[in-house]
Amino acid sequence: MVPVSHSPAADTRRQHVLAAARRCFLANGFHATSMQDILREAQMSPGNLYRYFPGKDAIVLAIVEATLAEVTAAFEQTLLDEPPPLLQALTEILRAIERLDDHEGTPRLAIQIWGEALRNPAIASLFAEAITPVRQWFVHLVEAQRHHGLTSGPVAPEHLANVLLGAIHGFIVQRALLKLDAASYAEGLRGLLAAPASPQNDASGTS
Amino acid sequence: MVPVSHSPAADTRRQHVLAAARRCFLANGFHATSMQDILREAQMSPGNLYRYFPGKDAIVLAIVEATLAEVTAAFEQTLLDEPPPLLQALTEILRAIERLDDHEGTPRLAIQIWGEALRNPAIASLFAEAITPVRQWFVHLVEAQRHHGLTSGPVAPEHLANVLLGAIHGFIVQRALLKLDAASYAEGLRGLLAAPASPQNDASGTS
DNA sequence: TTGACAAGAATGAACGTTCATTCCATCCTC
DNA sequence: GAGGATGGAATGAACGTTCATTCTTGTCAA
Repeated sequence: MVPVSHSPAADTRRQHVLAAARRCFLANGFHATSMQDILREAQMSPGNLYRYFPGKDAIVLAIVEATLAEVTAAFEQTLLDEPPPLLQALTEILRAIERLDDHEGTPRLAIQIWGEALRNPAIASLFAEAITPVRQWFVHLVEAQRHHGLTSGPVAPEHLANVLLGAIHGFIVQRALLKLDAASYAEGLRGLLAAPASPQNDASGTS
Repeated sequence: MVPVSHSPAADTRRQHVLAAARRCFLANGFHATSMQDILREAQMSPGNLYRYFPGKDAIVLAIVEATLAEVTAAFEQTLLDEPPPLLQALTEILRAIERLDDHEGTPRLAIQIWGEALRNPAIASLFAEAITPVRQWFVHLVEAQRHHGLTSGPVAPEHLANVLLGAIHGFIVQRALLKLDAASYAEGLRGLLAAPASPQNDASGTS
């Protein structure tokens, strides 16, 4: 076996392979994609590709890591600064996911990762590690919102954060499989978060 | 090819195969499970199994149909009669999912189905068909809740229903991959549904 | 009760294909 | 002309599937 090269040019080459593999995985999933599919998509010979990756598993793992990082980045971008109002933050996340789904397909890849994590402990760990900071951001978001007026009563912010994160996961599923759009999902979230206890406050209406 | 038999004994035999296949798919996914895996699990010879199923695809399809039916049934059982209060209904669904996850593994199979639906139009159709009545039940649930005091303002029940369904999907993911329990998720839902209105909950943010 | 016979059930070796991977001759570039 | 980069044939294992054959069971005439 030829040891994997580490030059800067080799990195470019690796990225080329990963881009091709990503397209294949997106179209056919991890296991239904063959090396030959990737080779064809990357327009490479097998001997050449194996100079840059030790095997298929390494490619899958690299794609998983990159995808998780992409999704995390999408959250990070929205939540990094001073936390915005809860609904606004969620809406922006939904929009970011919709954009990713349309242009890069990342959320669909995420669904495949969930499935793979069920049988591959290494990927399950990666997923768990990737989601931990996101969860924490959601907790902060909820806590900040509490200061802005939302009081969730005796319910711990962690529990609320899990449900909100779950709602995002649910949007990924419904976006990918049922073509749901971010705007209507955000509308539903608005209804949930703004659910008035009494009908007196429709002064907080929308644009 | 030997035509598939239709006697009652054959049906028993088919169920035996499906039970074995289900265990394999649960452990390794659809594509990483080989026919030999299923044959070993079912303790059958290949020639014998092919008397009952025309091929692997047929087995996968049968498992998908059965799994979707199982999940739908779990919802149906909770929502069939007079709709209970929203939070109570959702809590019961979460509990049902947790039970299925512990004993049958159905929700984990559902995640695999999502991934497969991304690349197999036939399975995507099955999923869409299966979820349509569930969605409708959620709409009814929201509408009934409105009569019980929750008024979601100008937000259409359909949008709320999508988010609630999404929250359930999100629980399936977090249950399967992060061992989240139904009780704490229900607690989060309670906090969400009971949250009093806040003037900050206005989605006017832009990207 | 027995033996001949039919038919469904089950077997497992074998098939052609495709899989991931390796090996090596050849090409380019410095 | 040396050495990294590349192409492509070749490898053996594993894949889904098939098929000739054997086993099992039930029937019925003698």
